[in-house]
Amino acid sequence: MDDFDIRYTALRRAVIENEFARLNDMQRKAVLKTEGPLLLLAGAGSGKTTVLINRIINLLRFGCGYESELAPDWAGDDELELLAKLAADPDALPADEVSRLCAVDPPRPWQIIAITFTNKAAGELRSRLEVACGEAGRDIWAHTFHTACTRILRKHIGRLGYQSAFTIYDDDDKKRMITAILKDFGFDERRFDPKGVMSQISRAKENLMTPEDYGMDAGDDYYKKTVARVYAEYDKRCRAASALDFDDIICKTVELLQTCDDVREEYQRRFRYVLVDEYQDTNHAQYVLCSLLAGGWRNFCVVGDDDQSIYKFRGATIENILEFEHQYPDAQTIRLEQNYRSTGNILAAANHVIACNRGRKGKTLWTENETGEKIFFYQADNQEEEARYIAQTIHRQYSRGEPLKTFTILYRNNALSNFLQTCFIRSGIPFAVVRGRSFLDSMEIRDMRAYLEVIHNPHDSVRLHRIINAPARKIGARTMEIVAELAAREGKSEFEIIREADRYPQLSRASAQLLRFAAMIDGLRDRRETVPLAELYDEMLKESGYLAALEAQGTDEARGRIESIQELKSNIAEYCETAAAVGAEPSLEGFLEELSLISDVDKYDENADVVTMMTMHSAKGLEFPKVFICGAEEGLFPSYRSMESDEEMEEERRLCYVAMTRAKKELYITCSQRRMLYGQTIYGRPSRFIEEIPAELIREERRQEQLYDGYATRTPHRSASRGAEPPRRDVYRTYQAPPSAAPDFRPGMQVEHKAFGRGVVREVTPMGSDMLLNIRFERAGDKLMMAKTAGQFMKKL
DNA sequence: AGAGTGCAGCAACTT
DNA sequence: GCTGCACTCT
Repeated sequence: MDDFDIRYTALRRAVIENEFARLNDMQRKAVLKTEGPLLLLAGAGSGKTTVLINRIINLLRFGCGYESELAPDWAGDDELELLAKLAADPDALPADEVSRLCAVDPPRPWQIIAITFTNKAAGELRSRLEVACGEAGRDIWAHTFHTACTRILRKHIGRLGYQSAFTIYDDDDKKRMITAILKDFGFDERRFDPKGVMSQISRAKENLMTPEDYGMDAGDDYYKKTVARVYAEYDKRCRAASALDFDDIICKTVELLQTCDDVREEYQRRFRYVLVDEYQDTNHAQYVLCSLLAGGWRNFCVVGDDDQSIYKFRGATIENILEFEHQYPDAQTIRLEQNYRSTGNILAAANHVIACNRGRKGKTLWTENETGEKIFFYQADNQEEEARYIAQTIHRQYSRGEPLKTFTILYRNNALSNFLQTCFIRSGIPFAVVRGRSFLDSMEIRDMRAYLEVIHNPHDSVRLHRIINAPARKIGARTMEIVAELAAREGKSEFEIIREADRYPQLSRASAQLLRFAAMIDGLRDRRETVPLAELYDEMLKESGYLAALEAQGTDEARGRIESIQELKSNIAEYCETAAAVGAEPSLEGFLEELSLISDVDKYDENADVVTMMTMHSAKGLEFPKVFICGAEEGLFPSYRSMESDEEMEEERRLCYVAMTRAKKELYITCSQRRMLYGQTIYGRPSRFIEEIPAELIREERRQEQLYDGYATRTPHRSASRGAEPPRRDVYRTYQAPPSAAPDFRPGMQVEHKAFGRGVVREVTPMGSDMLLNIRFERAGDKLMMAKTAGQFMKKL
């Protein structure tokens, strides 16, 4: 290394560091450390995504050479001079000139793979990369584990003996199949609960255990031996149906890469840089997968936070992150501990809570942000009052000009969103519930998907069973039993038997119906490549008789189902548009794949001005200005299921930490003494997590005595715990009802609501100084709401 | 054999 | 509150 090299590399480093001057020291270090294994311990709100994106930008612009000690061959004194100029003044030359001078062997975009857990995270990464890198951004593989693996499998699954037109089974499909197997084997359903068996099989797959492995492991344990048999049969039937479940998507990819040397080498050569987000949530199979993908170049960057590991129940092992340094002794570890998201108080409270956990890698977040408000805590008498407190707090701030999208309500489980929704509908505050996949899980949408799946892959017997008699076609359980027997005996799929039903005397009774069904599906199949997807869908609705059957019912419920079915068509249109936008051919297969891999969280729209409600799990990776954590009671949060083991309690605490650190400006925690859940009243103490927050960081809110929405509690409450204290001049005490902005509602009046759309006022009932309105909305159905509050979200037409 | 009806049991987090 | 299941009717 001569003097020129030393000067060149030093100047080059200075220039590149200048390019990332906006980052803090640790962030910059993480961006510039491109080669070799890197463990990035990134606390909540520490700018992790920014680092990931800048890391990729750095790779594409400047390549791997930051650590290089040698100047490239083409560099001469002219370049040195230019670099010196640049080092002194970063704006001296245009960006592409800077890249030209500093780039040392940059990767091609397709050599980079960034893996995330949720579609939302992947989508965000992709769109930010496209903004930053333009066209090149599109060629980077920024996907979820499942999408990336599906892409690999579509190409190579033939090597494992599957057809490439495979189908993805979700938990419901899986459960149906396992229930059927248990029944066929004659096992007592009480003893072998399908759900338990399911999770056993999942666990096995997550640990890359085949049915044989599981059987060996079972020893003399009758339960486990039985599960092993069911697992083997399940695997057999999935193969016959050409179906993969969620766990298979990962572990079949691992199997593929492990057994086919050429395929593994292809990807190992290809992926020069492998980045994995949320590494603390990976399970064993995902860990092996990552190791395989990164095994060629070993430029393996994992990002995670042991304190935010909340998917242990799904098989995630925090060990993956804790062991990273042992697995790669040459790994560098960088901690990002400065939080840019939350106020000092919120962060301090969260730090205190998480500090109660043992077995942490240990890090303490700090922030330069302002101290901010204390944590608001409110203990309600019952859940209606709790909901009302939340609604009123939001409404009060809304009347002062705060947009509704500022607020997000988080809860431990979806059941809690019910009473919140009731309250918000009543007060007319627009809201959106982000739920796992409520729309996609409704019966009619499942049926529609099943039709499309069978058109795509007729061997898919689980979906076939679902639709064969929906609508009723006089093909009952007995007939399908015979079909299944014949299929097993002849080594064919059930659909193939149905297609030739007239050849089997056992089926004579139903053969005409079966043949008609097969002809309908085959007819649609023939057109699936030629007819546009949306049209194919329409023809399917018509030819299957599904739509007609619903129309014939004529009930409100049926009308709602028809709406959902039509709604799915907008999903199809949307899919076709996005596919076209990236230059891909829209296909039935592609659409189905998208359906099976998406969830509602992906559709969370941060721009709509509504209050958002979601589970704490869904909130991971998101941030909101003002957050309510509700239902903070022992038994609910932490859940009673987690009380038995320390490990599970620690996971609950991490969940609490995740929830708290979502808040940027204000954090409210509420609980209720009484709660109706699953039809029973339960009494709960405030969550232990609240006690773990130092008292001086908490501001306890009073019970409200003045209510303005017509739903006043019968008796004014006096909080027993604070009886002796002098009454504080609290916002709630002085809070007056907002001036009545409500127009004078009358029955028959046409209105338009911000969230529910157009409707007609059907009934007006005076209640105190307010009015209860009964409005029939065109799309949203009948709603009850109070005029004063709802009026602000509604206008007369 | 299939369709319709009444009743019991159940209810987390996510891809 | 909803779903799956057993039972009865056609």
